[in-house]
Amino acid sequence: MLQIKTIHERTDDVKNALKKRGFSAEELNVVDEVVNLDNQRKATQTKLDAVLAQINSKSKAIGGLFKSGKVQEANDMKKEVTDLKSEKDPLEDQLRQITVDIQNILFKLPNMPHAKVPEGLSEDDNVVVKDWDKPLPSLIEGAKAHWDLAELYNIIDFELGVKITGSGFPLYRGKGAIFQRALINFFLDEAREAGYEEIIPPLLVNEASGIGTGSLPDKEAQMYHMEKDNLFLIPTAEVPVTNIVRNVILKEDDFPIKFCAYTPCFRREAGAHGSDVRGLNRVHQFDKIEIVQVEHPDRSHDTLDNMVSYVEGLLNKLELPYRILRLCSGDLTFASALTYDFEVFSAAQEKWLEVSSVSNFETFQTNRMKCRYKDANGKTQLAHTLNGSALALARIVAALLENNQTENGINVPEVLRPYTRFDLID
RNA sequence: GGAGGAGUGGCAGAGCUGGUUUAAUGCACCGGUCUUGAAAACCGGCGUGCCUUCACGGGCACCGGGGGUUCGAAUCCCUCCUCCUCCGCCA
Repeated sequence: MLQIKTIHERTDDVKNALKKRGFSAEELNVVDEVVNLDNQRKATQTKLDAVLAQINSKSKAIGGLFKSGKVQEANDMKKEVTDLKSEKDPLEDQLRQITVDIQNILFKLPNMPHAKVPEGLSEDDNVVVKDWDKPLPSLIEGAKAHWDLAELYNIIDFELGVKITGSGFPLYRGKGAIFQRALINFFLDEAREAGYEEIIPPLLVNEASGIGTGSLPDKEAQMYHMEKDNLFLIPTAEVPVTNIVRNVILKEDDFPIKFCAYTPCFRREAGAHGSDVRGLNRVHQFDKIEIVQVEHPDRSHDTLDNMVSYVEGLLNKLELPYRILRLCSGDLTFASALTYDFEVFSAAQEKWLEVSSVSNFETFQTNRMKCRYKDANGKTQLAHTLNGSALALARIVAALLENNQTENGINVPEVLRPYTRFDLID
């Protein structure tokens, strides 16, 4: 959430940022609207505070009058306060309404893109900042896509998933299940070595947590909602893990805070039917290891670069061909200021699959969740949050299965063998 | 799920028969005096957000969340949440 102060002080910057996001001239009017509302809020509060101050002092005086037995004077003053209350109530209602109106607008404004974010409308305008410069893997004759390999080796059963739950809920079995577990442990061990504290968070979160990361309101469509308990199944570990610092005031030397977490992720993917949904390409439940950092604003962009390098290291160890994209303004997610996407080449499908997204949210999330720190002058400032997938399993599995297939079976990457305790899926 | 008790500033802990409490006091923390230095002692500071002021400062709100009663609520009422104790059920 953008700070109202920022909108006041840098109105033109905010407008330009939103324009970059694709806001039309007409849509940009909300910026002036919210500034106006905030001015109204200030004026209303000034009036209200003055009335309240009178009520407070008179009420206190009434107490003194009663004590000294001046009942008549006390009763007279009571009437005065009653009159003041008729001024107070409408002002209170007004202030409440204005506050809600401001909040509703702020909730709908996306983050301001960082200067590095390229202008663009869709994913076609994303910039490849690091391309794969080695040859792409050449596959055996009659190479299969992962959904066919899954069936051939009986490692992932999509139909059983459909039977038990519905489409998009794959069932892993045998070496397929073990392979998943190996990847999870590998990623967690790597993260630990990189200094991330491992977290096992709740998989259901409340409304406040959803709002904190920007998953709520309005984006309920992406989350499974337990209406009876008003809880949401997490779409990513980012939600519960980042909310660890909700309503926390940190010390400057607490930075950087580094968490990692493995969780299943649940996404409704409403309206995402059609292309690219076969097999593991797009599912409702998948496993992911997430890394999260809470950083000092001065260092967060260096940290973002470090996180990108970290993810790159993982892909190198798995020997997967990848490329890194800097998302353009049109493809940037709602809460992000700057995002790098990692894509892995799926040889049998002959397409690039998104397997990781590493973002700096700057103060967008911390403003929502009130995560602050005390600076050298003792002033409270908003911290920065970052996160990245390190990594998301389903598509990594798809790429590994396809790229490593041989006539005899599927080769397990070297780094995973200590975890799988087998070298070949056959 | 049932019954009872409780949620106060970083922590501990008063206040809770509604009105000089502007939330006492202690610990912790920060600054100062003293000291060669440190400890102790003493003095001062010590929450968050908002409004207002060039500034000094002034004002408002917050005692788990929300709502209500009242001239006035940490204190009374309603509701939700959380924790503790006991009972029941259960991996």
